[in-house]
Amino acid sequence: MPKLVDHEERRAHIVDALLRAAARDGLHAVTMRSVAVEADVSVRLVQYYFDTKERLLLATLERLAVRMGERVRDRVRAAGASTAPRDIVEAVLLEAVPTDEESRTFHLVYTEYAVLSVTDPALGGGSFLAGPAEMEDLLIAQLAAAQRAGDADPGLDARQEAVILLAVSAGLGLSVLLGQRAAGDAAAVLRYHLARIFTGGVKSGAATVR
Amino acid sequence: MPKLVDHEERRAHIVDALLRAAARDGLHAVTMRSVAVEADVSVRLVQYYFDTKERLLLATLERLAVRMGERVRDRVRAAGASTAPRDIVEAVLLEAVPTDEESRTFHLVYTEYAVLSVTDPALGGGSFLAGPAEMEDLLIAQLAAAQRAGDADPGLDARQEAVILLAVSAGLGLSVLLGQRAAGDAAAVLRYHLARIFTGGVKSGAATVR
DNA sequence: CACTTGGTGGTATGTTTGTACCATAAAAGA
DNA sequence: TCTTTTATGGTACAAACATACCACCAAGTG
Repeated sequence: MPKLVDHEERRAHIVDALLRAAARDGLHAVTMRSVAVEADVSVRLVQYYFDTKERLLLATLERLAVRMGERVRDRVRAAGASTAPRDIVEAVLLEAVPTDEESRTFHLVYTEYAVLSVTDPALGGGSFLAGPAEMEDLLIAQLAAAQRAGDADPGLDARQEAVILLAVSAGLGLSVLLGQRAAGDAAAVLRYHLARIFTGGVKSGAATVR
Repeated sequence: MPKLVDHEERRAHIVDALLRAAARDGLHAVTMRSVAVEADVSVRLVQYYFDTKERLLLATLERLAVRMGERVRDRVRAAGASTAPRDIVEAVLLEAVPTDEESRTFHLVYTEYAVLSVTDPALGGGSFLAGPAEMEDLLIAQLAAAQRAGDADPGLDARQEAVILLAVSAGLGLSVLLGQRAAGDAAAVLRYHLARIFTGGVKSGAATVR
């Protein structure tokens, strides 16, 4: 046999091609052929590594879910120099606002999958429920911590505020994807909202709008 | 000729069939055949009234946009007994949270179109930019009015608050569509958020969560 | 009564899709 | 060296799709 290829590497290569194709033409327009062309391999190879289209789509969704987790954790760690709840919350929520092209591709395809999962029973197997629920718990914990530390209004309902934060983040991210708003504006609005929750002074570098 | 049919009625009938099919199977799975079956007419008739599939999809999108406007106006008028900004804002924003099946169908297909419009150049012709911009202006006006009347914290930035309200509304609505949250919970969270903006006492019937 | 025209059904056609099948080069194991 | 595997390309095929085409029926119009 030729070169005893690393299967995982090949699979990742093909999945990335699917992500690019889906971001460009839409997830609905993705075909075995278009993925093969994008990955610069033969259609037969796509079949070889994923067998069926459904499995390819499922594998890509799985990869998206994994990378979403990584992205959020990376953000937390990057802002981790300061363990202030406010900075952690801001970092996590800003992840949903796509800035660079890579981020945009990622979130667009993720959103396409999310919407698709509503009608397609093969998808939606909890992949879109685990993430947000986890995020909600994280936000509640951070808000509660900030309240105990006196950095957030103690009169707030941490759970409802967390749900609101998640919704604002998702809503702003979606509006950016739809081209209704610039990423910078969305980020500014998000920081404005955080400033109304966290009473503590501004610690991070970026100004808090105005 | 048979009975000299009302064209607009027939077109509406077929468009409604498309909406049902799209809500059930997904917009990507909609075909001339499936629409014809759902509308209980022959494929030829769908061709006759819409010529091509692209035009059918476009006509449906147009109808969605029109009905979205009607829905919001209806809400405003329904809550119009009280012209209090708070009630108007609440009514408008609650529209994005699907409760009954009809509302769910509508918002699901609307969302599918919105996501589709990102990658499909034939769509997205401003249809998804006009609505939100208009809404934003309405919200800004209502917030400013409430501030002048002393019913809202005068220290708030009306524009940024309006953007946040829109994002919360869209984000909550999306989470309900994705099955992450019950419609009732989403509505409760929205009212909780409004209670933090409008200082005035509760006027409408529904309690303001706690 | 002839005949044009609006409404409808059925069917044919060319294209695209996912997938199955056949072949083969080349490394690894005996 | 002979024979399995592993990895790959090419092609074939049935299904589904959008759309074009043909036929027909019935209601108005002259």
